[in-house]
Parts: sequence; C-alpha cells; structure tokens
Amino acid sequence: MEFKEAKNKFVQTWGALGSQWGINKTMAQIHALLMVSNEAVSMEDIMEELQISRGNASMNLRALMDWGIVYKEYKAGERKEFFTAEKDLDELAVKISRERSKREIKPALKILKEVSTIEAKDSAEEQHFVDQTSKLYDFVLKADNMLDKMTEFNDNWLGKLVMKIMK
Amino acid sequence: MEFKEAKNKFVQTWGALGSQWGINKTMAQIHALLMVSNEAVSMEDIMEELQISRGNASMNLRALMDWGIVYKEYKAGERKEFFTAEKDLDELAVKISRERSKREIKPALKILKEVSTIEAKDSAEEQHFVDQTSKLYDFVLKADNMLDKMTEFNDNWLGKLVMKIMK
DNA sequence: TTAAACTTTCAAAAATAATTGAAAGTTTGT
DNA sequence: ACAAACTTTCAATTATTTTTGAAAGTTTAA
Repeated sequence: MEFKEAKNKFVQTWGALGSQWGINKTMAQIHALLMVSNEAVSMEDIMEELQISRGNASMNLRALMDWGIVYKEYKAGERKEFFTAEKDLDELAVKISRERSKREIKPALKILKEVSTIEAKDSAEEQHFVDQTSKLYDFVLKADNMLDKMTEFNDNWLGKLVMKIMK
Repeated sequence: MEFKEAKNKFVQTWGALGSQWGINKTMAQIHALLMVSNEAVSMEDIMEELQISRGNASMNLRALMDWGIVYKEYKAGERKEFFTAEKDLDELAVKISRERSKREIKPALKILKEVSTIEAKDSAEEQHFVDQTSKLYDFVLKADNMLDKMTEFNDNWLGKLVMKIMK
C-alpha cells in the first residue's frame, strides 16, 4: 500500500467510525486528515482533499474547534487561516470525554435524578421504576466520574492511581 | 411529577441519548421501556406505549436481542412472546462494550494496523503519518483492553484492582 | 390439514441529518 | 474609504436513516 492510499483509507475509516458513534462523517474525516498532517492545512486544501463544499468545511471546522480538538493557526504573510488537530492522544481523549460529559451525560443525569425521585406509591410497578432509575442514576454518575478520574491520570494512570490509594 | 409522566420522560430522554451515541432512537426507547418494566412486555404493548408500527418493534427488538441485552420470554398458556431487558447494569455495560468492541473497534484496529505499517520512505509527511497512526493504534488497543479489564472487575473494580496489584 | 394467532420481512414512504452554494459578513492592506 | 481576500451563514437541496404496513412466513392447536 502506498502513502496516498493509506491516508485515504485512514480518513474514510475514521469517518465511518465517527458516524457509528454519532459524529458526523465529514467532521470525523476532517479531524482524521488534520491528525495525520504534519503541518497546518488550509480550508481550500481540506475542501480539495475531501471533495466537500466550503460551507461544509467551515461548519465542521467550527464544530471541531468548539470541541477543542482543532485549532486555528495563522501563517506569517498569509491571509488565509490554517487548521491543526490536537495530536496528543491523551489530551484528545480528555477533551472528548469532557465535552460528551458536559453535553450529554450531565443533562441525562439531571433527568434521571428528576424521574427517580417521584413518590413511588405502593404499586410494584412504580417501586420498580424508582428503584431501577435510581440505580441507573448512580451507575451513570459513577461511570462519568470514573472517566473523569481516568483522564486526570492520563498517561501513567495506573501508577498514579496506586500512589493515590497508598497514601 | 406523577408516574406516567416520569416514565415517559425517562423513555424519551434515553431515546435522545441513544441517538447521540449512534443508536437508533426507537431501539433505545424500547430498551428504556423494558428496563423500567417490572415484568415482561408484549410486542403489542410496546407498540402501543411507544406508538410505533409492528415492523419497527419487531426489527428493533431483534437488534436488541442481537446485542444480548433483551431477552424473549414465554408465558404459560399465552401464545405471544414477551420481552425483558437485562436489568443488571454492570452486566449491561459489559455486553454493550463487548459488542461495540467486536463490531466497531476491532475492525478499526485492523485498518489502523494496515495503514500504520506502510513503508514511510523519507518525506517528513509520510514519517508523520506512520508515527501518528501507530500511536493511534497503540492507544485504541490500550483503551479497548482497559475497558475489557474494567468490565471484568465489574462491581467492586477498584477494590479488586488494588488486590491484584498488591499480591 | 386447516386456520387462527402470531412474527418477520422488505419495498416504499416519511423523517431526519448532512451538504451545497451563493449572498452576506469580516478582515486587511493600500 | 475601498476593494480584494477571505470566512460564515442559512435556505434549499440531496443523501441517509428510520419507519411503515401489508404480504409472506411461522407456529400451535384442534
């Protein structure tokens, strides 16, 4: 396999994977492209490489910047803007989980808390509802916190975790 | 808030959350409904509660069973089938991560390995590509394994982890 | 074997999400 | 202040995904 083919395969695969996880395909593709580019890429070049419109490129770059995983860069003497991706994978993971937590998990937790705190009356049906949603609330909260802790430990998470437990 | 309202809110929220994570809304809603039902529910009742067609119910129930998180149940004397969800949340998490790993992560890893092992020639561009995709391969592999380990430890993962480290 | 009571399948329709492209907006240099 | 060189916005279009519903399939009981 030659470079161009490999690069294309990677970008396509990343795009497909993104779709399956609820991330728009183009957004994932742009991100993939920037991840494997050793220097910042202009909007023109992104449009050209991925065969997408200016509007599409603009909107998805904005979204990626909102997620905090793509940055604008300015080159001296050049009028146009260039873009780079966060290339440190630990940092990338931290940012993605922070954002997903903020945007999706936290709001879901709020609802879970609400619905799990209705008065259950006496019926087994309502008892079970309260019980199950309470458990779900605890579980999601725990998972969310765990993810947060894990990203905090980053690279050497296991070692640091042990240290923290020891002391 | 009364029971019916709470139940509906929960089902809707779970459906919306599912969409954002690449799971079809109805599938997530059916799952939510079964999760908080204290007894097995018939297809009729699912259709009625969620206001969906028979075909839709059938296909999404099949998908949920393929994921291993919903089971068929037969009631004595009744001709029709009833459905229940896996209600143990740890078990649910294990099954979901196993399936997503098998369906999405493993195939992605295969491609990552492929593209990261091209010969990099001399150009900085190609060097960077190989370097970055290799790192990504390692990272995804590590994350996938970690998730597997974590689910293995289940409930009291922290405690058991410490035990394992100690001995 | 027949028919009633179910479930599954899948082509067509509907709903949703992504994309385009041109007009409007912004920034920079002269 | 002007205009060139860009970027952003958003209504309309296109693509993708989901849903429907009726026909086909299956199972059970008599």
